[in-house]
Amino acid sequence: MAIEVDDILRRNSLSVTDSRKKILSLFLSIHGALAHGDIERKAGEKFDRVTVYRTLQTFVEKGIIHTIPTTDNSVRYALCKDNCTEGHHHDNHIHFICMQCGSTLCLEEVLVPEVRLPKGFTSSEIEVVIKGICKECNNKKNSPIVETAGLRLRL
Amino acid sequence: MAIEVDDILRRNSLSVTDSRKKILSLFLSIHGALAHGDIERKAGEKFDRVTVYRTLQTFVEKGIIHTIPTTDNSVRYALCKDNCTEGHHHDNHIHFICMQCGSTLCLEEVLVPEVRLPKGFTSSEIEVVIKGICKECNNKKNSPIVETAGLRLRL
DNA sequence: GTAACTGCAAAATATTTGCATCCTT
DNA sequence: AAGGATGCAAATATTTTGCAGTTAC
Repeated sequence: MAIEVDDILRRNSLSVTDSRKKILSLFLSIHGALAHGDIERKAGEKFDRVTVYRTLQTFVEKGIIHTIPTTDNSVRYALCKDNCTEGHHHDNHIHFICMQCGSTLCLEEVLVPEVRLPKGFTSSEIEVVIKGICKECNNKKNSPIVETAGLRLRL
Repeated sequence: MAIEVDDILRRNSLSVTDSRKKILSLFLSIHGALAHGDIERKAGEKFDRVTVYRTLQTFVEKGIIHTIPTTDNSVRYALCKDNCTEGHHHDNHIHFICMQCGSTLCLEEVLVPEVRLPKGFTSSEIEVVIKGICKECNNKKNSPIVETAGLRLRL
C-alpha cells in the first residue's frame, strides 16, 4: 500500500511527504468517507489542523478525493475513482449515509439516475445522497443476540 | 402576506414575534434558498446573529423550512411545502444550484428519481442536488446584447 | 539549491451558551 | 402574570493567513 500511496501522489505531481502519505493511506484503508475532524482524530498521531485543511484542499483540487455534501455543516471527503481528472470530477455514483453507524459510503455500483430538468435548465453535475441503514447495520439487527460472559451481543 | 406569515407561525404553535415574521417573510418572498449569512445581510434591518441561528433552528424543527446540503460548509434553507410535519420532513423534490447566479432553487415539479440500492441497504431519505445553469441565466445568455447609454446589457 | 510543504502563532469567522430583559399570550 | 423569545456578552469552535523553518526533489 505504501507504494500505491506514493504512486498516487506522484501521478498527481505532488511531492511525497509524510502527512500526505498518512492521510491518503487513511482514505485507502477506510471504505467510506472522512470528515476533517475524523482525520485529526483517527490518525494515530496528531496532525496539525492546518496541514489537514491544506492537504484535503490539495487532494480535492487534484481530483484525488471528492466532497460529499451533508446537511450539518460538515463536508466529508472520499477517494475518487481513477477517471477523475484535475478540475473536473466525474461523480457518477451515489452516496449513502448510515443513520445507525454514521458512516458515509460511496456506492460505486449504483449509478446516479437520469433527472429530467425543466425547460431552460442545464446541468453539469448531480449529487445524490441517501440516508438510511447500511447493509452491516441491517445484518446486525437481524442476527440473533447471543449472551456471553454477561454481555448481550449481536454477531 | 403578513397574514400568511402569522398563520404559519400560529399553526406551528410558535409565538408571533418580530424576528420570526421578518425572517419567514423573507423566505416567502424569495423563490429559492437562503443561507444563514444571506439572512443577516438581506434583511433590511440587522438581526442579531444569535436570533437568526435560533430562528432557523426552530423553523427546521417545526418543519417550516428544510435544509439543503452543499459542498462548501454552508447549509442553506428553503421553505417546505405543506405536507411537512414536525420531526419528519417529506422531501420529494430536487434542488438546483445555479453556478452563474449562485441561487439555490427547489424544483418542486421534479420528483426525485427511484434509486435501486444494493441488497441489504434500506433508505429513509434521499437528497438530490444538481448544479448547472438556471433558466434565467440561460435566457440571458441567449438574448441579444443591446447597447444603451454606453452600457452593454443583456435583456 | 530551490521550490514546495509543514507547523506554529495569530487573525478572522462561525457557532453556542448564559443570562438579564422584553414581548406574547 | 408566566413562559417564551430576544439581544448582549462571552465562551467555543472552525477556518484562513503569514511566516520561518524543514523537507523533497
